[in-house]
Amino acid sequence: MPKLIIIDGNSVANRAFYALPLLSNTQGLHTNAAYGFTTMLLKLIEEQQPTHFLVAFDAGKITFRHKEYTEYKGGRAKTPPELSEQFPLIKELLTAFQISQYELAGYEADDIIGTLTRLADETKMEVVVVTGDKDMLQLASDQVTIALTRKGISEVELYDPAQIQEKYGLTPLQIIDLKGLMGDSSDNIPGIPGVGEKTALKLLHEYSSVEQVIEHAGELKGKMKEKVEQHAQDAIMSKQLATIYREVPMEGEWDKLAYSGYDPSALQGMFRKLEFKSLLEKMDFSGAGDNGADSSEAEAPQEALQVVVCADEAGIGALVERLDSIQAVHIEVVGENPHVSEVLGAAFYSDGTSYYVPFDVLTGELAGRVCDWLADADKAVPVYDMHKIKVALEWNGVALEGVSLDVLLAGYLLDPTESALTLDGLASKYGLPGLPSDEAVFGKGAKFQVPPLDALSEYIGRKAAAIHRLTPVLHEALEKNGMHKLIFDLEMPLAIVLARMERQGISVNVEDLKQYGQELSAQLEQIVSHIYELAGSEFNINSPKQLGDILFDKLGLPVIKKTKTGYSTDAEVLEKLEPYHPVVGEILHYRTLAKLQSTYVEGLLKEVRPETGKVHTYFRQTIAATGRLSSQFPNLQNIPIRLEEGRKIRKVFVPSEPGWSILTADYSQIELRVLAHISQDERLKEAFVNDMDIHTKTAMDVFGVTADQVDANMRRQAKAVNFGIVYGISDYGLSQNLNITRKEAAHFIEQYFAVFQGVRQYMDDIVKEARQNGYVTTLLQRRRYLPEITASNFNLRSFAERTAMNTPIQGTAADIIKLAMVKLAARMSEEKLESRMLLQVHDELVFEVPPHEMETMRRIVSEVMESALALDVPLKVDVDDGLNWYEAK
DNA sequence: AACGTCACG
DNA sequence: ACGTACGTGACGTTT
Repeated sequence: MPKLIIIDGNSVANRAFYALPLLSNTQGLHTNAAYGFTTMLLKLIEEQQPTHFLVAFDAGKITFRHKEYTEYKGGRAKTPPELSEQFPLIKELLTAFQISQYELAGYEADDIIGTLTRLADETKMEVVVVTGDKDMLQLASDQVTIALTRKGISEVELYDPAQIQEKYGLTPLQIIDLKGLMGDSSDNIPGIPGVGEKTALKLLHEYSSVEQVIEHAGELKGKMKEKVEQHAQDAIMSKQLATIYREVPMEGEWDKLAYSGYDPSALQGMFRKLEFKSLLEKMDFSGAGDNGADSSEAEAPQEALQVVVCADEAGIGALVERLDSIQAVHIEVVGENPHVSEVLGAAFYSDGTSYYVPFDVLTGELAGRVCDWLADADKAVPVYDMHKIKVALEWNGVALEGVSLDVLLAGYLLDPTESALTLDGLASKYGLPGLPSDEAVFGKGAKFQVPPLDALSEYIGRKAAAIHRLTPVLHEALEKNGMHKLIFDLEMPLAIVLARMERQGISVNVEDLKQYGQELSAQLEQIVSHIYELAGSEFNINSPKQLGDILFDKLGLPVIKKTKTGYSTDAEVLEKLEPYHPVVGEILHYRTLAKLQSTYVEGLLKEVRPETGKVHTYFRQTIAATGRLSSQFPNLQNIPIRLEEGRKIRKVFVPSEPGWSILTADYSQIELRVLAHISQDERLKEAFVNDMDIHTKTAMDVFGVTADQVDANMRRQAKAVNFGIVYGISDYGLSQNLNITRKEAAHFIEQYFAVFQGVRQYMDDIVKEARQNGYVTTLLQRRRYLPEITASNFNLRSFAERTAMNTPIQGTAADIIKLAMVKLAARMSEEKLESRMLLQVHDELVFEVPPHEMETMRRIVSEVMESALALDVPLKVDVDDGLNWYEAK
C-alpha cells in the first residue's frame, strides 16, 4: 500500500528550534531548526519508507480565521528572527531531499493537511502526519496516523484512533470539542475560563460534545453551571476555530507527491554549507545508495591530480626539475605537539601534479637539492601552518624559509572564532570542497593509522593542491578586510619568532622542583589525614561529588550554589562556608597544594626534556578569539604568582647558561591605556599622560575624594570597576565580584560613567558598530564576528555586547605586544645580541640575558615595547631581572 | 568526552 | 524578569 508522509512544516521547525540549542555555523547563520528538521527527515525516510512525501507550510499572515476572529493567534509571540531566517534554509534542504512542498495563500498548513487526509481517506493510501500540534489528532482515522513530536526532535509518538481512545477516551473528532472547552492560550482561543484538560475530559465523557454540554448545562453544579452558561458562545466559537478546515480547493494529485529519494550531491552540498559535520560523516554520499537518485552526480567534483612518489633518484630528479614551478607545499605532521611529533612527508604541488617525498627520503642523501630549496627564503610558496611545520622540521634538521602565505593564519584572521581551521574545513568554507578530513583518512584516537603509501601520497598531494587553490581566495578576502599588513607584517613574522622561542625552550631546575614536590607531598599527607579526622570518614577529596556529600549531607552545611550535576564546592562557596566548620579551611588549603603538586610539579616534570632540562612550550597563534596567544605542553602562561606558596614555582625557571639572568618586561595597565586611546576619554588619557596610579585615580573620581582620602578598600573597589570596564561591564558581574548588591554595583558604574563620559560613549558606540557591521575590530584590523549581537535571547545578546566592548581592548593589547615581539626579535638580531626571547605571557615578555648584555637589553626592551605602537597615551613597561623567574619581578 | 575546579593575564 | 563579568589550558573525576 502506498504511504504518504505529510509534515506540518511550521510546527516541526518550531519544535526543532526550541528543542535544540541555538547552533550557528561559521558564517553566523543559525542552523538548529534546520538541523533538527533534517535529522527528523532522515529518520522518517529510513523508518517509514514513504512512497509519497509532502511538507506543508503556513502561507502569508492573514488566514480566513483572522477574518472570522480578529484575535486569532493574537497572544502568540512573534517568531524570533533566529528561526525565521532558517525557513529559507529548510526549504532549500527540502529541495535537496527532493521532497515536495506546499503552501497556499490564506490557509494554514493544518488546513492543507486536513484536506489531503480527507482526500486520502477516499483512496487506498496510508498517511502519517508529523506535527507538534495536538489539535491535529482530530484528523486520525483508519488510514491516517498522527505522529506527535516529543521533547527531543527525532522521536515521535504515533496516534491512531485506538490510541487516542486509550489516552483521552475520545474519538478523533471529539478532540475538537476538547479544545472548544479548554481553549488554547497560544492561539488565543478562549474556551471556557476555568476549564482545563481534566474538567473538559470529564464533561466530554459525560456529554460527548460542546453542544451537548451546553444543552445540559442545567445539570451542572454551582460555578461550573454559571461559567458554561455564560461562555457558551465562546465555547461554540472556540470549537469552530479549532476545527481544521478540510475543504481547501485542491485535488489529490498524488503523483506529484511521489517520493523516490534525495539528491545526494545536492544534499551533501547543503550539509557542507550548513556545516552539518556529523551528518556529512554519517551519511554515505559516495554513491547513489538505495535511494536511487542521480548516481552520476553523487561524486563530489575532484580535480584531476597526478601524484608522483619521489622515493628514489628518478623521482627526486623529476621533482628537482620542477622546483622552480612549485606552487604550494604541504608538510604532514602527526600529532598535536610539534616538538615531539613525527613528520610523515612533504608534497610539492605544481600544475596538477603533486610530488610526494616521504620524510626519510627528504632527510636522506638524495634530497639535498629539495632541502636547499625549502631553506631558500627567495623561493616563496604558500603552506598550511608554517609555525608548526617549521618547528617539526627544524627538530629534524630541515630548515624552512620562504613562505608566501600561511593559509591557516589567513583562515584564522578572517574568522578567529572558526572552530574548524583544518585544511579540509578551510577548503569547504571557501568554496573548494572535496578534500577528506584527517580523521577520515587517519582515523582518530586508538584507531589512528597511517594509510599505505599510495593513499597517503594522494592525500598529502591533495592537501598541497588545496593550499594552492585556497591561496588566491584567501588573499583576496584578506585584502578586502584590510588585513594585508596584519598577516604579512605581523602574524607571519611572529610565527617565525615564536618557533625560535619555543625551540630555544626554558631551563627548569629539576632538582629544586622535585624537592619542592616532596615538601608539598609531606604537607598534603598531613592535611589529608586532618581532613579525614575532621570529616569523620575517609573519602576522595578530589571528587566534588564525594566532597559535596560530606559537606552538605553528612555535615549539613548550607548549600550556597549548585552546579548542573549537584552541589558546587568551588573556592567561592568554600570561603563562605569557612565559619561553619573547620574542615572547610583545610579543604581550601588542600586544593591549593594539590593543584600545585599535580599541575605545576608533576605536570611540569613530565614536560621537561631529560637530555637538556628544558621545557618547550608550544604557543598557539590561531586559538584565541581576541588575537591573544595561548600556550600548551606545558602551558607557561599560567604559572602561579598571586599566592606566595605557588609563586615559589617560578624559582625553578632559570637561565640555560651559567652566569646569565632572567629578564622580564611587562606592560603596565596596557588594556586601560588602550581603552584611553580608543575611547579618547579625556580624564582617562590625562591620568596616563601624568602616569598616575590608575586605580587610585579612579577611586578619587568615582568617590569624589582627594588622593590621601583613598583608603585600601576604595582602591580595591575602583580596581574591580576598572576590570569590569575592560570586560564589558554589567552591574550583576561587578556585584558578584565585589560581593555587594546589584544596586550598589549599578551605582558605582553610574558614578564611573558620569566621570569617564568618553568611556561610556565608546561602550555605546562599539555595541552599535557591532550591530551594524556584525563584527568589531582592533587597531590593527583584527576582526571578530559577533552574530549573536542581534539575538532575541537576552543572555546571548548580552554576552555578545560585552564581547563587543572587550575584544577591541584585549585584541589591541595583543596586537601591541605581538608587534613588540617582532620588532624586538629583529632588533636583537641586528645588534647581534646573544640574549634570547623565551616566553610571552599576554602583557609580559621573558628573556635570558648574559651579564654583559644586561644594560643594553634593559634599554632596548623597554624602548621597543613602549614604542611598538604610538597611542595617544604613553605605553609604560616595567623591567626587572634576577637569577630566576621568581626573582625577576 | 564532559564536567568541575583552578592556575594565569 | 532575565542572570555572566573577558580570554585561555591542565588536572582529576565521572559518565
